[in-house]
Amino acid sequence: MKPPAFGKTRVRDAEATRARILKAAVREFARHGYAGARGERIAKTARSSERMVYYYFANKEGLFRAALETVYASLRDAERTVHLDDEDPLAALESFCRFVWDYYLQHPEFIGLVNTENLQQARHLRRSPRLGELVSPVVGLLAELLERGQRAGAMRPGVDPAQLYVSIASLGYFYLSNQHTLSAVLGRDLLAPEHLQAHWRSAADMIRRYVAV
Amino acid sequence: MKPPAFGKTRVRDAEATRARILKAAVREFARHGYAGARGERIAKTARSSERMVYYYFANKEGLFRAALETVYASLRDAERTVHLDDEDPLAALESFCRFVWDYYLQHPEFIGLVNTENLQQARHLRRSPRLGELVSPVVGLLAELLERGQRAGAMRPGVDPAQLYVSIASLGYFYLSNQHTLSAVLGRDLLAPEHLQAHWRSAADMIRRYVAV
Amino acid sequence: MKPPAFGKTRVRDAEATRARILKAAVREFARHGYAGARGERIAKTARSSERMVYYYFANKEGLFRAALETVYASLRDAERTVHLDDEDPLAALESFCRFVWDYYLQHPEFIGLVNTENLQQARHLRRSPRLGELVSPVVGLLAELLERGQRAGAMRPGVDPAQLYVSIASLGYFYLSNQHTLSAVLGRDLLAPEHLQAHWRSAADMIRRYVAV
Amino acid sequence: MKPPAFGKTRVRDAEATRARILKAAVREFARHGYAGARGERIAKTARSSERMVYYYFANKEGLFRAALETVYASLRDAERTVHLDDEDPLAALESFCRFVWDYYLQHPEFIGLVNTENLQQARHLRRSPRLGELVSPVVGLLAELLERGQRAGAMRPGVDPAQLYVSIASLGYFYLSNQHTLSAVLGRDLLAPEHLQAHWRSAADMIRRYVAV
DNA sequence: CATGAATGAGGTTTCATTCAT
DNA sequence: GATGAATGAAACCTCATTCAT
Repeated sequence: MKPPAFGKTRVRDAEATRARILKAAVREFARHGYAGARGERIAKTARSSERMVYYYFANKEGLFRAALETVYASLRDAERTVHLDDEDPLAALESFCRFVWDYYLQHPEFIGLVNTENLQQARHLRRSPRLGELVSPVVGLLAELLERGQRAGAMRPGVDPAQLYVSIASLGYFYLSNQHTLSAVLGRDLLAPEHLQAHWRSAADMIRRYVAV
Repeated sequence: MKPPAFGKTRVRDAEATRARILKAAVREFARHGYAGARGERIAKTARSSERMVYYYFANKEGLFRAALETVYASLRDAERTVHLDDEDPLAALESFCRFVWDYYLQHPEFIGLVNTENLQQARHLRRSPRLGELVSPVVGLLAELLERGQRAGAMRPGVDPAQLYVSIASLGYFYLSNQHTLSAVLGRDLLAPEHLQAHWRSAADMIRRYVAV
Repeated sequence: MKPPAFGKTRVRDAEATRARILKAAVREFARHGYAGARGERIAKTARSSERMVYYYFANKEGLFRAALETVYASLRDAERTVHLDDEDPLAALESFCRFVWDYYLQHPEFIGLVNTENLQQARHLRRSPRLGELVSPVVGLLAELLERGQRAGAMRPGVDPAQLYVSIASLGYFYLSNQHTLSAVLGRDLLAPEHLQAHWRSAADMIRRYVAV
Repeated sequence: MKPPAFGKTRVRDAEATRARILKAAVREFARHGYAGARGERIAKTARSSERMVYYYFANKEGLFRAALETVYASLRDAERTVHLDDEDPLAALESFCRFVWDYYLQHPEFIGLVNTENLQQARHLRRSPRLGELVSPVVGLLAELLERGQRAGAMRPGVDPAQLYVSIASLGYFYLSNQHTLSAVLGRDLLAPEHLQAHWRSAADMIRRYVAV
């Protein structure tokens, strides 16, 4: 785990500990909510001590803030890799949908933390101006895509890019965030590959039909 | 069930007290999550005592279970009033969307509790077979509607009613459940009437386009 | 269960309820100690309500007092049936030992309650003058027996009857009262018939050798 | 085990605090039984806080377990000092009786805790295999003593050492454990020196007569 | 950089008991 | 005579946090 010991090796150890704690915190907050998260569990998961948590993050609040920033930063980094320009517009839109939904699927801790933050009325997010830049780039890309699709005669005018982004998010996020109650109520395991596939397909279809001419 | 009320009737105190506690619990759990909910706050809101909470509901777990059942029962009762047969199919579909979204809008505690239950992986719901009957009636109605719409030449075939239901729910639930983070990120107040209206309109439009021929 | 309904029948019901509660209380206090005894459990065992417990016995203290008096009264009643005069003195002594030990064996609740009372430094017993008459009769009988045995040349002089009584009690009571820790420590089940028999036999032997010439 | 004490050594506070709590717990459980024991009282007696009790012993159960182990360990340590070989056999037996009875007399908390453990059917003891070694050494010593006494022509054959040990324990334990009810019933203070002496003397006599030829 | 010991405040739950009819 | 509803007080226990090295 540790890099070979030459020069300022110990410095990296400190950051590694901090990183392990942060990762454990993301997981813990996502799984148990803010009040349900336990410092002890975080320390243990991080193979560190509760004392270290306070050493690096001052208090629970600070730890949560850091955890929230982490998951948003990860999303932002992922979104920076999105490119929608070199394809047929409708195909580009569909691949964007898949990107968003795959991201949710592979980052359940994002959903957990965002739900927790919403329970708290986005208390932290509202105060964190750095996070304001979050969605804008992607909404911008969608706007360009819509325009390009229109010019190509493949998409209709009048679609609001922000609204489209929220709709795409809705169809993926809700399905995963509420998978447990929905599974119970519908009597099927929503994460089973066949159901997941079916949902992705019809959701993509819905988005396509919404913007297509 | 209740004895006839005569004189200075205090007879119904028991049920009234229980009901006040339950209502307060729904609100508290919805606002603060399971772990964050405080017995003291519930007691105070219910103008009762913490002791009474345990008298009627045994423990926090029991109280949560009761609260969850309450909100699901309310939804079920509301859904029982839905009728989709006496209208033009597409109009009926739209009015169903409005019903669902209005319900979410007017019952934020439903969203709060359901999110909390999902955080716990639907632990309670899975064990409560009474709640299994929940969505089915509405999904059935949607199936009938789709068939009718098809026969009338207004709707296309091949739409899965359960999937349609989940999509309708997604578009309303996510918008409200995540209103705080979205508002922060998009830089607008999503609950402002104009934005809400715009969202409802485009979401209904999306649903309509999805099923229309 | 109820006597045939003629005349003042309900009166008996009341006493029957009281009796059931008392019996349940004896059992509960014996098993769980004073502080560990639960009104709820007593009520349930007695097929009555907690409210009735207070109705008949005022409070926990009163209930314990009544329970303690009950078990001592039962012992007293049993001891009243003891007769040591129509036998060979040493045989009479042995049969007295068996009486005492059988009583303990068949009334574990006596041991439980007496231990509990001792934990409380005999708080109740000391204030209950009615119970003073308890052992005296039996000690008196033992005194007579010793005298008779002496006259018959079968027993030695100089044995204090009270002390003899305490010794007989010790050998039976301790074995049963401490059966669980002793069983654990000695690695055998002290209540198994063979061990019980062996203990009774050697204890009786010890008593016999103590008084024999 | 402990780090060297230098300067204003507070280093050993941990163990000292733990020890004070444990001592207070032994006393409290012995006096009030398991359910009657109060955390607050233990904390105060230990000049510590209730919080510390949980810090060191996790919960009431853990504290009781530790307390029980403590008193058994003390008895074991005391029993390790017993030597029965350098004396006239009958005198050695008598001095062993005195050792046992003195121990009970000087350790009332042993009796209190053991009674409490028996009320719980030796729940803890049964699971604690470490305590299995408890009596064996002493029973072994008694066996040797009996053999030696036999060879010397002072003791009769056929006495079971374990049974002898239990009898010796009985005569001392019961007298002290039940001193309060016995005092009330017999109308004398059993702890008064003259009565205690008389009991010790006649009990020792009983044991002697039991094994002597 | 790291850690073991300590703790105030408050959370959930239980218990014996009383109120009001 | 009997009962359902209600409750104050205190019990056990947990949590986030700080002290002292």
